Amino acid sequence: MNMVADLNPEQMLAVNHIDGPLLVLAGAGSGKTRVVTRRISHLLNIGVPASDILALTFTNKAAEEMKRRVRQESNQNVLISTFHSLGARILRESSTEIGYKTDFTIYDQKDSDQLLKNCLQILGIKDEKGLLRTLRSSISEAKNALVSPDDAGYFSDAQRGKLLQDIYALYQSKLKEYNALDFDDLLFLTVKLFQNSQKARELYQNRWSFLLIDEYQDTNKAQYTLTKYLVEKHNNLFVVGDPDQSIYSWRGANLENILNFENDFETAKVITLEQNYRSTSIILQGANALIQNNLSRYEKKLWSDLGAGESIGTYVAKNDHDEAHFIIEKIFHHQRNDSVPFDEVAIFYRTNSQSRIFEDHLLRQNIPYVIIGGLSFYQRREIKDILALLRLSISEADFLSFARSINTPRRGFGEKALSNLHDLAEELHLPIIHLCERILENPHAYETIKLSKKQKSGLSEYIDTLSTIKNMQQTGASIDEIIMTAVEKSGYLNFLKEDQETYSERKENLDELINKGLEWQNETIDPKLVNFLEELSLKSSHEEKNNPHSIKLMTLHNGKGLEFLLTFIVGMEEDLFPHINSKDSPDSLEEERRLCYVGMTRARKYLYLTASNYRMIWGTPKFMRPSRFFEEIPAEYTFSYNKKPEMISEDSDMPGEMSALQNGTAVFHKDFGKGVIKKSFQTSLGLTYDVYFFENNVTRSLVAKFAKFEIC
DNA sequence: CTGTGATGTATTTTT
DNA sequence: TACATCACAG
Repeated sequence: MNMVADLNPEQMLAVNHIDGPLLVLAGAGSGKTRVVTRRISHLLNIGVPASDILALTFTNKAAEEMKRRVRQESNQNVLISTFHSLGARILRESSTEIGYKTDFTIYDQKDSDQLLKNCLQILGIKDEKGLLRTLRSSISEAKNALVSPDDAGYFSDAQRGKLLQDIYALYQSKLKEYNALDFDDLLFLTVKLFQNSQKARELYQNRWSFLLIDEYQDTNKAQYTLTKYLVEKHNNLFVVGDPDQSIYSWRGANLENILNFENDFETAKVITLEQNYRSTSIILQGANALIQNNLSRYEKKLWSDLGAGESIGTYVAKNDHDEAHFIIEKIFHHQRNDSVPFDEVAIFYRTNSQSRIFEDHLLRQNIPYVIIGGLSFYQRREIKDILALLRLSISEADFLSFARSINTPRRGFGEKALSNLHDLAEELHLPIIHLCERILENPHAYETIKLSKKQKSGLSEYIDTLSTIKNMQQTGASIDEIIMTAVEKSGYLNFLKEDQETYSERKENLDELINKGLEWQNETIDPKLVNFLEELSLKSSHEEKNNPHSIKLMTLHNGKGLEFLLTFIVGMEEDLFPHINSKDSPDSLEEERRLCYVGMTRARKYLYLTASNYRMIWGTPKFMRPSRFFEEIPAEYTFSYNKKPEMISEDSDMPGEMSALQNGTAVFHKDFGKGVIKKSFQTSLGLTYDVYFFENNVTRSLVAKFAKFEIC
C-alpha cells in the first residue's frame, strides 16, 4: 500500500520522520492516529524490526485500535500498550529487584479503598466523612509525583502531613506484605526500578529503540520520567498530543510536559497539524471560539473544508425529563431526515450518574443503547468474589482477597476471626494461605486461633478448592474450566441461589466471565491465569457486547478519541458543567472548558448542547442555570430550539402565584398513579403539595408547577 | 456469627 | 437515590 498518498504535507513530514525527538501538535480530528500508525508502518517498511518499536497510549481502547490499524497496514505485531500494562510487564520481569514475587496481584481502586480502610482501623483512626477519599487521592497524587512515604519534605504541613505520611507508609507496607500493587505502583515502582538499577535501565533501553506516545498532553510526572529513562539511549521519541485536549490534570497530568518538549529534548522538531477532517466548519468555529476563552494556551488555527454545515443546536429544558425528551425527538428526527443510524449517535454527560434518566427514556422508546465505561462489569460483587479466589490461588499472601472470599459462602469467619488470622500471619511472616494450611494440619498449635466445627470444615473445603484450582493450572486446564471450578466447587453458586431475586442476573454475569475466559484462552498464545487476571484488572471498562446498532452514552472523558455524526452534550448547567468542584480555581475551570471543547469536536455534522432549568440531584430537586459555556459560543454559530412561550419566566418562579388546590383533591400522576393531596405549602420552588399515592403507599412532595399530575 | 432495618452521607472525571 | 455503616436481636 502507498503509505503517503492520502496524507497532507504536514502529516507526511511526521510519518517520514525517523531519528530524534519529534512533537506532533495534533488538533482535534487532524488525523493523529493515522499519523502514528503510518509512522510505525513506515519504520517497518524501511527495515526496522517490529520488536524494536514500542507505542504507548493511555487507554486500552486506543491501544486496541492502534494495534488493529498497524496490523492492517503492515501485517505485523508491534508492542502497543498502555503505560500501566507496560509497567506491569516490566515489573513482572524484574519483580525480585523491587522485592516482589513475580505473580503479584494488581489491586483496582476498590481494593485499594478496602486496604486503606483496614489501615485506618489498624491505626485506630475512625473513617470520618471524606477522609478515605482524601487519603486515597493524596496517596495517588504522591505516587504520581514520585514521592515515597519516606520523602520527608513532601509531608511537611503539620499534623495532616504526618497523618498522611503514616497511613501512606502503612498502606505501602501492607501492599508489599500481600504481594500486591495498586494502579499507581505500576508506574511508580517501574520508575523506582529504573532509578535504582542500571541493569534494568539498560535492559529496557536496549529493548526498544523507537518509542511513540499518544496523548502526550496527559502524561504525569511518573510517566514523563519513565519516558525519559526509556529514550535516554536512542533518543528516538515521537509524541503526539493536543494541549487543548488535556483533561486529566486531576490524575496528575502535567501540561508542562508537552509545552516544554522542545526544551526537554534538545534536538526536537515540532510539526503542527491544523486541518480537521472530521467536523463541518460551524461546529469547529464554535469549538474554537469556546476554547479561546482559556488564557493559558498555545494558539492553534484549526480549519476544515467540509463546508459550513448545520448550526449548533441549543436547548434549555424545563426539567431533566424534558431535556431527555428533546434529545430523543432529535434522534428520531435525524434518523428520518438524514438517515443517521443509531450507532452514529452519542450522548455525552459530565458525571456518570447522569446516564440514568437517559436510560429510562431510551428504554421506553425502544432505542438500543450502550453505556461506555460506567460501572464496570468487573466491579460487580459476584465477579470480584470469584476473581478474589482465583487471585489467591496464584498469590497466597493476598490477605485482602482472602478476607473477601473466605466467607462467601458463609464459613463462620467474621471480623474477629479474620483479624486473629491476620495478626498471626503477620507475626509469623507467613502468607495467609500457608498459615491456614498449617492450622488445618495441626489445629492446636496456635493459641490465638480456635476454630469452631463449622469454621474448621469450611476452611478445609476452602483450602481444598484453592489447591484444586492451583493443580488445574499446573496441569494446563483451560481458563474457563478453572473459573467454572472456582464457581461451583467453592459452593459459590449454591450460595447465590439463596437470594432468588438476584440469582439469575449474577449467574449470567458469571457465565459471561467464563465465556470471557474461553475467548481469551483461544486468542492467547501462552494462556496463563495470572495474565488473564492482570488483563482484567487493567481493563476496568470492558467492551460491551458488540451492539452495532445502538447509540452510545458516556462521560465526556470517555469520549476522547471518538467521533459521531450526531452528538449531544447534555446537562450543560452551572455547577454541573463546569462542575461545582472546579469553580474555585481558574486552572480547573479551564480544564472544564477543554472538556467541553473535546466534547464539541467529537461531532461530525450535528451538534446539540442542552441544559435543564430544574433537575433532581440526590433525590432532591434543584434549580439550575445554563452553563457559561453557552455564552462563550457566538450566537452566529448556534440555533436555539427554545420557543419563547415555553421559557419559564422569572415571574413564574415567584411563590404565591398559583392558588392551592384543596386538601383531599384526588389527582392522577403518570408515574405514581392515583393519589390524594394531603397538604399544600410554599417552598423556595413555589407552591408544593404533599401527595399520598395509593399504589406505592407513599407520600411525596411535588412542586406544583413541575409535577405532572392531573385532577381527576 | 449473622441478619435486619434504621441512619447518615456522599457524586467529577479513570488506568 | 443508593450505598455503607451501625445498632441490636437472635
